[in-house]
Amino acid sequence: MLIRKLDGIAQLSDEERRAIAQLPVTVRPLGPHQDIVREKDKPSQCCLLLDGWACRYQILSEGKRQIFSFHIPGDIPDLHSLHMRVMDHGVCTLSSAIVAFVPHEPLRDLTAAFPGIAAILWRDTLVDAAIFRAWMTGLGRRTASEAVAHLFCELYLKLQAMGLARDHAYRLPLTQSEIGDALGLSNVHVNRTLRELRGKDWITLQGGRLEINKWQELANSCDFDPAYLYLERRIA
Amino acid sequence: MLIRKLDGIAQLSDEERRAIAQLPVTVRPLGPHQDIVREKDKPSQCCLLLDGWACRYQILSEGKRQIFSFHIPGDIPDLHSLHMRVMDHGVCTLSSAIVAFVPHEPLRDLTAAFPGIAAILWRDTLVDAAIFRAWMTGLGRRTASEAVAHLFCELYLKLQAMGLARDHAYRLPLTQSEIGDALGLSNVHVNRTLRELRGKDWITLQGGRLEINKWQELANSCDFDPAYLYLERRIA
DNA sequence: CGTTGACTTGATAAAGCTCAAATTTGGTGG
DNA sequence: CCACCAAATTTGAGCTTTATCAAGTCAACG
Repeated sequence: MLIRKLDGIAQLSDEERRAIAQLPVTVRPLGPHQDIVREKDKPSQCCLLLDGWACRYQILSEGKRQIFSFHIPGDIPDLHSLHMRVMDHGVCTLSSAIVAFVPHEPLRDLTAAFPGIAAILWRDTLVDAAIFRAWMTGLGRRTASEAVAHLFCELYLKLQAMGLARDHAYRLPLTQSEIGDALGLSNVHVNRTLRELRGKDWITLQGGRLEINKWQELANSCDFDPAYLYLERRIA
Repeated sequence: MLIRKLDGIAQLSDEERRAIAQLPVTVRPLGPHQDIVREKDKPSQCCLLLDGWACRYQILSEGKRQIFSFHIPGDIPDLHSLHMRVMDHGVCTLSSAIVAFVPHEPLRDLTAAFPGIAAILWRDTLVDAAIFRAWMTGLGRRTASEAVAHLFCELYLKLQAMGLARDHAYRLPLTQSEIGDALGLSNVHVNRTLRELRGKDWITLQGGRLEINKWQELANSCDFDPAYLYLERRIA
């Protein structure tokens, strides 16, 4: 299956490739804003995003929401559930999406049989954690416009690495409220921040399509350093 | 060595125990506020904290600092370096500390030979990521006093699980600036927040010792739900 | 063509920052 | 034991950033 798409990260032996291809998967199309896993669930499978966007989030009292990450095709947003029984957060689609479910059992067997595959998947969850850290500094130490700029840069590189974006432009199926919930801002303030970035002509954003007109300026303004995405291998 | 301390998380076979005990380690005492690994380093070893506190952090332009996590004895703050070549952040001591260094090579061999050990270590990095997520909601969606309360509750449970705290009290070798850098607050505002918590007599904090007088009130005020620490196994 | 959800704008308030100046504390050398 | 120093804590005042509340616009869609 398309799972090998993700495993272009490192070199796989033929045997490993074969073992992965034999994993039982269930492919399912989903509508937008549909839950894939909910907080407190005890899932028995992981999901590989084949198409569309998803996010991980948590709802707090008073209806506040924190979004932890955005996910694009090739990601396995709940890979961690392989070793953690209960979800501390939910996963839901943002756009309509196509998802492949892989049961935990065979996946665990696979990692036990092939330490190389285990290392790749482990590494994937570590990159995840590195992105969390980058978001933490955004939430804690960056101004609103720096945080938005940083997010846009990050998403571009992730999409580009998967061959889903080029020329500094991409489809961005996020509402301003969703951006706010990710960056710890109100939807109103996100709106003003976007206006500011548009005003400087650094970006063009309309109809769910983002174009970064001044990559250098945008990246410099927020000290964007792509090292934390650990994309080196994918480029190769 | 004391590495098995950490591996009380799950049941180990004798063989696994033996293999762990044979890992080559170098134990070293360190003074307070000393770097263990720096951002952009390419370490060839991991460090296990045997005694004292450490933290992971990143410095941004203009001297701002974001602290990502606090670490206590039993933690391996840079375990992720096993699968990521270059550090995207630094690790330093907070108090004076004792650290055991374990080279990557034999550790990698160990995980390849014992998938069970690999799973435990992997899981450890996943709990780490879960704590990052909890901090993200603190940074993004909680008020200053909620965030401080949440941090104090988290640290108590982590310390208690390692047998380093009881009766809702513990040594807290952090300055107010360090707390601020962790929670995205200025040192001044941390100070006022602490005053507020002291005023309600929820906590007593002096001379580096924290006592939580009203656990229920403190935990409720910040919606503290310890599930994300995944401590179940350790209790057993 | 009316409804809905997203976006936009304005006005006001709150949370938290910065700067600056005490005050306290913990150590250190005499 | 005391004087002294540096670091940490505490307090005050004014200022920014961002939140909140309230309208109003716009576009998509049945």
